[in-house]
Amino acid sequence: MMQNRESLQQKSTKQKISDVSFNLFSELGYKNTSVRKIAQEVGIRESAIYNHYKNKEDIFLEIAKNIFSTPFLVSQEEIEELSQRGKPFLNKFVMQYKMLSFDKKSESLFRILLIELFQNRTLREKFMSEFNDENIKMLSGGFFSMMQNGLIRSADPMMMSYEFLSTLFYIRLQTTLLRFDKLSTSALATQFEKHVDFFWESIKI
Amino acid sequence: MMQNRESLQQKSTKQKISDVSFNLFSELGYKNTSVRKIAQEVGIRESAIYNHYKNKEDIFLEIAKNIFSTPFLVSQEEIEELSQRGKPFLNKFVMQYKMLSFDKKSESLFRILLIELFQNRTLREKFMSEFNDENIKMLSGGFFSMMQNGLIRSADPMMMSYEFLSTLFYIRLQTTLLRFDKLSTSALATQFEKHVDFFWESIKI
DNA sequence: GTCTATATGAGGATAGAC
DNA sequence: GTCTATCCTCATATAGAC
Repeated sequence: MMQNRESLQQKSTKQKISDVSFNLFSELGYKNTSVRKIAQEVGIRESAIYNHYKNKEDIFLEIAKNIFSTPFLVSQEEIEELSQRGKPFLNKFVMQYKMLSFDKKSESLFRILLIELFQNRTLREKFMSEFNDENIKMLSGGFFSMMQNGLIRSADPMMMSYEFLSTLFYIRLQTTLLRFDKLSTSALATQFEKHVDFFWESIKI
Repeated sequence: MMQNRESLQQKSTKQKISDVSFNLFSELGYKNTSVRKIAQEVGIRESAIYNHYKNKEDIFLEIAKNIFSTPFLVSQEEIEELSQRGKPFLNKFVMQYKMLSFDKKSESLFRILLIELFQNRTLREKFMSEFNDENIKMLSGGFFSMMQNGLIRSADPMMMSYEFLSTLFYIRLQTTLLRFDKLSTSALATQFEKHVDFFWESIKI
């Protein structure tokens, strides 16, 4: 609401700093983004930055918080419902994943994650838990249910989820790399769908 | 001065610089590795570095060359032979991949690759071609042959290779992350083998 | 080949006037 | 809140003596 008022006229300086920093961090990384550059793009002096943020890291941390705020959730009921129909469960999951991969903001956050992955232990831990473990957990529920219902062959649901997820990650990584260089991703555009088809063919009974 | 006495077990200064830089780059990345740090660890002054390398980038480029010198090749004959037996082809490929993932030097090079991936366009291009395309090509040959021989179900060999490779990459990435923090990789240790089993189960006729 | 000394600049951050 | 002015540190790199 108060964002609304601001967007009508002007973003607050703090918001400008945040937005500009977000773009710079996602293109250059933390170390290569100087406070000078940020100030310059915002159109203020460096010292003015410090009226809004304690220091450079403060800006980064605020932005980094968004990396793992995954609006990527399927309710337990939905998992149950979809997995009883089999393939639609996979489709639903992958379509959400694909949306993230091509969403501009998510893409930039993903880039920040990758760029800073080896510079920041917290980022690594969260990557492991939220990008991997949580998705595995959610998928496992679906696969388990499908096995119970005799829709797919028997196997370790976690293992199956891992196999399913790893390819999604790889497609996303390649997509991100290509788009970073403004190259065409048309060769990858249908890869998500192909993955579902191939995988379903691999597990269905 | 005492070079004669020490030369038996002492590396040349240039080699020392290269080795030290290699370790620093793979832990901190290019930007966070200063010429000062390198000199300090080698045990000389910064200025002495420049007697051996034109500049910092020169050191990096020499090291980066090794990232894609994959000693990871199977001859055409071997592909033919192994793919006629089916699963052994996958096993062979994966065991080589696994070796790379756990080899100390390859691991460091892989880390340099990941850290610098978004800072260096050449690295991205080579990643796409040599990490992806070349492996896909090699795998495709094997899968195609297996299809011809009626060992596996029919599908696009490139697509199948992509599915197979993506999981390997993901395991390798996770392994690298865990080892960077000196965490246990035991949960991942058998993941490569499990992947072969799962995948073979998915495609065999 | 290595040292000391130094040039030159980038980068993060603060003090105090307005 | 923003500006000018300034500080300090770190970093890459070169010159010239030994």
